[in-house]
Amino acid sequence: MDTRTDEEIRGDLSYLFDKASQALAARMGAALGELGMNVRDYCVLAKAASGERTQGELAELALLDKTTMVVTLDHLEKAGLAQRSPSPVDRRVRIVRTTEAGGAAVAEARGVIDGVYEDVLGVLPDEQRTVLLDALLRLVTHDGPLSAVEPNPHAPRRKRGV
Amino acid sequence: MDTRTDEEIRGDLSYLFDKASQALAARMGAALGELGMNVRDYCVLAKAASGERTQGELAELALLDKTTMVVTLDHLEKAGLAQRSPSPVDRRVRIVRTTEAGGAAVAEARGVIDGVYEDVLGVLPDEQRTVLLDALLRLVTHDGPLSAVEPNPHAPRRKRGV
DNA sequence: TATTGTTATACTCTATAACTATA
DNA sequence: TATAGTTATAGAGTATAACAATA
Repeated sequence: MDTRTDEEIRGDLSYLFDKASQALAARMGAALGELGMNVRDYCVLAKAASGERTQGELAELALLDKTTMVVTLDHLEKAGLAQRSPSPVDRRVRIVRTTEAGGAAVAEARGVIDGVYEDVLGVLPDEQRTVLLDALLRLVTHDGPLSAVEPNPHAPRRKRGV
Repeated sequence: MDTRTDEEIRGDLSYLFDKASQALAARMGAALGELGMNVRDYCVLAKAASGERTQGELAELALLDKTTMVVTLDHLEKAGLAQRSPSPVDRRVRIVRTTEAGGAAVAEARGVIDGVYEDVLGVLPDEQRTVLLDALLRLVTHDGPLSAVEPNPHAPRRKRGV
């Protein structure tokens, strides 16, 4: 494992964020996995449940490539959580709707997710918890130092500028 | 982009951690890229610089698969930053040493990394900054709620239990 | 027989390109 | 000609399996 002292780890901001992100993703994945979903499925399904969207609109909302959206919806459809139906006004377009089971799954998943967040943040005293979230928000939003997705020329191939 | 309000984003812990982790990784990658390194190269090189290790020991320290270590060291050797030499006591084993250029690169990279961290955390008031790091450390280390790497049965294939 | 490091290869994820059907 | 969605495929990353040299 990690043989470093707390002092050393405290100075390794990359590690702190990576570990927090990965461990939380693992917990989320495990929790949603119980419901037969992964995190991406949930993101898409929750957005689909919030109103009628086309596949393309959903892809844009969820910051997914349209080909990734195809795979995701194939999965959600096979699981009986969502349905695609042709738009009556433009026969190229597919409208995505959540099924009854899908709507229930979103609600259930939201409960599970809130439980995980509470579980994680619950170990912090109230004030520390507030400051943590304030600080993260400050770093990550607007013109914070971690807001920009500056494309790095050496980085692996990912989705182009969103 | 993200059309959500700050309020909504504040409630999305996964997003906050993922974004922080990814954006910081992008900044780190860009900064280290200037020096011809990626983050993994730096991690391995820094550990190699801290003492003589075999390839296997380095892999364990850096939590990398031994086959990934081969690729990493191939790169570092080609860049003239590290060297492999056979151990005099066990001819199966390769000792990894940093070259003079490699040692300098580690020192330079450390400066660059400290600069990035300072740049990021510098936007926070001193006390908020302290609380943020304390809270992250609490979550991520020891028996914190984000310390465990519980293998998730639905997760994609990654390195086995480390 | 077990272990270190290497090579070959398979698997996952996600994007680009080509295609179908509409507009 | 342009667009929504699909399919086929390629690229990047990282793992497992087979292997060579050595213990």
